[in-house]
Amino acid sequence: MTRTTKEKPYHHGDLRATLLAAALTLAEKSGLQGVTLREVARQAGVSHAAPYHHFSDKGALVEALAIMGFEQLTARLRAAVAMIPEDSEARLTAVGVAYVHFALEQPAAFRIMFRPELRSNNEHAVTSAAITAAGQQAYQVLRDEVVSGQKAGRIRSDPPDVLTLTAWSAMHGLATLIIDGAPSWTTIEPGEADYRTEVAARVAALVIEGLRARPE
Amino acid sequence: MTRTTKEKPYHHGDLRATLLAAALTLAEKSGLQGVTLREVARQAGVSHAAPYHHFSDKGALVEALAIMGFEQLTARLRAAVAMIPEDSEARLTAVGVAYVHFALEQPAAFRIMFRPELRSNNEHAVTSAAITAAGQQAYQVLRDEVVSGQKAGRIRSDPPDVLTLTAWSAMHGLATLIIDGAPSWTTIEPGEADYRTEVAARVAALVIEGLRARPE
DNA sequence: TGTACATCAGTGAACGCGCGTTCACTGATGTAC
DNA sequence: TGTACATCAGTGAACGCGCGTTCACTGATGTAC
Repeated sequence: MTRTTKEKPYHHGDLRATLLAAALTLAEKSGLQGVTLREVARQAGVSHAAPYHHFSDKGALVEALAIMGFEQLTARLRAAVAMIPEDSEARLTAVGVAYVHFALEQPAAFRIMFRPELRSNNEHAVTSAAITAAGQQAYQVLRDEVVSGQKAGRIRSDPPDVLTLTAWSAMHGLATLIIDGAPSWTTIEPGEADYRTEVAARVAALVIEGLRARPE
Repeated sequence: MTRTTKEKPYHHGDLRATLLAAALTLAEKSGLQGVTLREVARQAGVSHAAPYHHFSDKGALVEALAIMGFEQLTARLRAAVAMIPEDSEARLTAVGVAYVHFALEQPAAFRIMFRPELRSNNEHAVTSAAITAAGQQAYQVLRDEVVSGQKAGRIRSDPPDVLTLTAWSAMHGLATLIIDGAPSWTTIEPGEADYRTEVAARVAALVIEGLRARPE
């Protein structure tokens, strides 16, 4: 029994989840350097020492965010795959577009996932085994599609990791550049509301063109 | 006359350049959050108030680093182009490889160039017109090659900016992923000393394959 | 050539600030008998 | 069912720290006459 009606088993309920959500909101709103343990606690309406009952230190909280992010990304990529059962190439495109979408919708999470230095307290990059494993799962979704395309004779027979890394790089680069505002260099029209989706689809299509198996 | 033998026109000479160099070294060594005005001054062997005679604030120093970085990148890309006069596709590949090389050799500069939030004191991304202009110049080198390839009938006739952005994204993504250690997901052999150059060349080749004009 | 002055790069003390982390504590929840 | 106790989440004060920036200053260089 207990924890019947409410889902707050103890005192104030799952402060852990509240802290994570607050940290993400904060990162979205005030930038990554705005994410301090004290401010996170403040946003969660709790004293600044409370987080230490849920995370050993600040780095542990950020690491948890990165892992959550990769899990969500993996889910998004898998969902994209699941929606297009038949066409191998269309699935690859969909995965690429979904990747960029995720980054655009959750830029803060995306950045945290790929910035190892955020996890360390003051020193160099630290990527834990848990984060690597979470990232690998997302990578695997794309790689599976590449291999599947190869089996169907649609994708060239180079080493799958090279092909996957190529596609991954393109979509990752595009996402990163958009988030950081670099495409203002181009003369691409930012007119339409989702021109970025449009661009993502075109980039994905062009890259897949390069990965395609050719008759000759 | 004066400033004859030495190049130190005033007191200690060009402290400005010394500060910039110290900041870059510091970023390379201690990460981006290790770059503080006080530490930069310390490394330059000068009091912590001295930098204010050369930069209005910390953000101005970081901005100067970003501009310098883009200028170096542009020079590198142009040098790559200049070394291969004849073959349009080979030139494109060379630019892509040079891009990744630059990022691998100067990861700190590369990061500063593409992280607008580093320039603001505490708030959101700020990209000055000067940085945008510097970035645009580098972009233009790649774009020129794309257009040149189109004129030679080797590159498909899509809008040049879309093609350029595709190629740029792929190389930028690869560089970013390598710098941040993500390719540990793959099973690509990090055996050879310059396997990353090898990978960059293969990725560039695959992407250009997708941009190529096709007979049919 | 020499002196008086202006200019400007660098100094060192001081400011206010928010951070991460620790610590003894309080108070609520759950458990044993 | 009731009481005694253990557990554990959250509190608030305190620590030491390094930061960015300001300020009155010092001292060296360059300039005018």
